[in-house]
Amino acid sequence: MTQKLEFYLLDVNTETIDHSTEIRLWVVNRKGKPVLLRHPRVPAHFYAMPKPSSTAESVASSIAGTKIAGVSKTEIVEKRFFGKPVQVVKVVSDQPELVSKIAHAVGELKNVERTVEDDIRVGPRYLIENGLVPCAWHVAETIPSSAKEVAIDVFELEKPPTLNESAEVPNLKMLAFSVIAVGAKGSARPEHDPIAILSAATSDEKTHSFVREGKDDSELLAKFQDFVREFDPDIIVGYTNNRLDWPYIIKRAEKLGFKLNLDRSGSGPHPSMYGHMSIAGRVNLDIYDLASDMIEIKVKTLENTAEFFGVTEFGKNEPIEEHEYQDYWAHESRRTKLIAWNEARARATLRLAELNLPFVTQLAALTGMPPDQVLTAAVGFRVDWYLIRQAHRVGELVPKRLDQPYFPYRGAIVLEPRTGLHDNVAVLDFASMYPNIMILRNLSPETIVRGKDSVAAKDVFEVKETKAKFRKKPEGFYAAVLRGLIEERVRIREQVERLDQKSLEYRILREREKAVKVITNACYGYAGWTGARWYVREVAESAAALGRGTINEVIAFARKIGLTVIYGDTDSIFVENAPAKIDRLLKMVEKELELEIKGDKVYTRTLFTEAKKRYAGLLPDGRLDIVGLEVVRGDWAEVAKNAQEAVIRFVLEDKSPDRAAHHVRRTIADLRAGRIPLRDLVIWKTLTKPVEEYKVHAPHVEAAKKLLKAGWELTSDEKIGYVITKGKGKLYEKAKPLALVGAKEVDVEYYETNQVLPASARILELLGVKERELLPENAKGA
DNA sequence: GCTGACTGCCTACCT
DNA sequence: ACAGGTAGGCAGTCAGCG
Repeated sequence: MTQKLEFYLLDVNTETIDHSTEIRLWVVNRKGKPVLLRHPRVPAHFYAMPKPSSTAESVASSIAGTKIAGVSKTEIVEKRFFGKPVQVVKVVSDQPELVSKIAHAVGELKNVERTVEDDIRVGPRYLIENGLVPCAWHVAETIPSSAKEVAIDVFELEKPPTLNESAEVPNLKMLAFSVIAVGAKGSARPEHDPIAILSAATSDEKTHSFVREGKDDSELLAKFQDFVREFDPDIIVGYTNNRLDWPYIIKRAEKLGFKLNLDRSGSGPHPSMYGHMSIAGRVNLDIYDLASDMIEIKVKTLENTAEFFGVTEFGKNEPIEEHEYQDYWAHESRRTKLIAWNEARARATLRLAELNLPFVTQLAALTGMPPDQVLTAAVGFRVDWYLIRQAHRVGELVPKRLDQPYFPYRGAIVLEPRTGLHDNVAVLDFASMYPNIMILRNLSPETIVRGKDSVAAKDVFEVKETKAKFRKKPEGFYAAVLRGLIEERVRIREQVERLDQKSLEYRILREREKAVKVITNACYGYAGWTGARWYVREVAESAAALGRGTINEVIAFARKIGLTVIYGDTDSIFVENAPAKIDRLLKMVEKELELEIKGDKVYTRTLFTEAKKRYAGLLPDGRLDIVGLEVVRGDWAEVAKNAQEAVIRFVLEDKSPDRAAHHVRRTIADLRAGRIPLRDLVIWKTLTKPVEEYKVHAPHVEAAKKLLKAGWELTSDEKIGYVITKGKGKLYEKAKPLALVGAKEVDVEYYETNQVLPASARILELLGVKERELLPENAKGA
């Protein structure tokens, strides 16, 4: 009487019913229809590890004797803990809500060393133990249920589903939304400012706006809710919806006594893991979380994010800044424009979600985290969950996250650059240096040889500099995981070659490869992160030390064969482009160091300042790479960055400063004449803590204080855009926030002296040009 | 009271 | 809220200065 159901897993949550836990899998079937699968009465469990002086049997009988409330049964199982085989007691409870209490009581028993995995909650555990993967296909035997409390089809499960891989992508319904609320002064506050406009764009290419008409927004909320329920999206997406839009909507609803019913089980969004808002049965994505990972986007507005991804929804609209909302809303004639603007925001958000969904789903599938969580979670937690999955596969117990003391260690080497211009420069990079070192030397938490362990010297690799020793065999956890990841990447690359670049499968595999890369590259840093479950400082420290040794050997070899090294940082070296010598070097690395170094690119000309980590290179196709310099920094005014970029280009193209210097003089003349628009004079800096916690005065902090005074609310890590204005006093006194400044107030002298001149001179001084020669009045030979 | 040398705070960047 | 290495602006302090 059961029926087979193939489904794509979107989310999991749990419901407590009579103290027992029901697992709820929110899925879509092959036809793209949403379905709820309920697996009732799923027990929870954790493990108790006996002290070395005791045994699992003894611990089991202690637990039985103590009669701890909620323990349903115990079982002795074989596991591994940091690679060592251990007999542990699996403690099962039918009342998952009691687990932490039970674990605490068990942890107190005299023969118990520790409890483990009591911090892994039932929902995620259900997925892990049964090999279920978010954003992947599965198959289950299901029993139709007559349950009426949710609007979609419900089935019961008697046993867990199984993975049933398929490259197919379900057709998911997506709804993007954007909220505008207007305050009388500064930011809108949910306590007294109703939502003015709520726009929604749906994957069937429709856009709807809900505009407040009455004195409050209850009707607006009700209509939006009806709209959501009617469209019934699988994915809801916004921009800063986790931290702003949903909390605002929730507070408005509370204020109005309006019970939200937006999810698939009859309630509203609620805060969940890693700061994301959970909407039962739907995936709630926040594109801002995605933008946070894109370091190229300096000021993370929706408009900038859209531009970065080539989303053109804002094309026709003139931009409306948040501080202008109030004005646009207040005037009937302009209100239409504000509505159109908000609709463009919703559509841009939808496009961004569509573009990035393949990456999000692949990252979810790889880490095993639900898609909305994985996007919000920091890299460390993504690695955490990936490792938890891998640990389970090999019977390794999952260590708890502990508060560990922090001891810094020595990191990578950066070479002093050969200052000036160089022609024909090759850049050589190690391929995944840290991961490969960790594999090569088997650096792992369980392969470490501690003082008390006795292992024959020949079976051990010692990192001289850190004095840490690692067993050569068997292969450690990190090494095995990293090898798997690197192999998967190679596999994907091979597969991809045989595919049509326009096919969906190609696209998805590419995104999978990106996800694999993210996790691979984060493992070294993860190992040295005190918050990591598998934190072992010696592993990261030794990887860093071996990395230094590696790059040093490469440099020494280059010297020996007369290959000039111009610069190097961590796992890269810049050398004169002498192919025969480079080839010898690559071969040496492969044979002697057992690592791979690759020729990344060749610059026709490069420019190195005296500082490390700041240089520029001209590629054969005319493109410019600029690294570390003001051009690529978000905290320099556009006018200075533009001038510097032009200078770099002219210098690299001409090998002479003339055109560059002329350009700078013209920029300064424009500045003095007031021909530079205000937006090119804004300096953006992140406010990293509340203004009152700063120990010194700083321009962006003072600007932030002015915003607060004007009634604006600032979120944590907000970028403050400010302009230096005319007047007396300290610089910080002259910094005014963008929202409150007028073009006439600008102190152009500051931009000349402290922005354009130093940024340009930094480059031109390499060619012997002095700062004063860059002033219009000092033009030579005119 | 101003100048210059120096230190510390702070932010953003590189691999 | 993955690691350490690095640059550089500005504030602030203090010595020197008739």
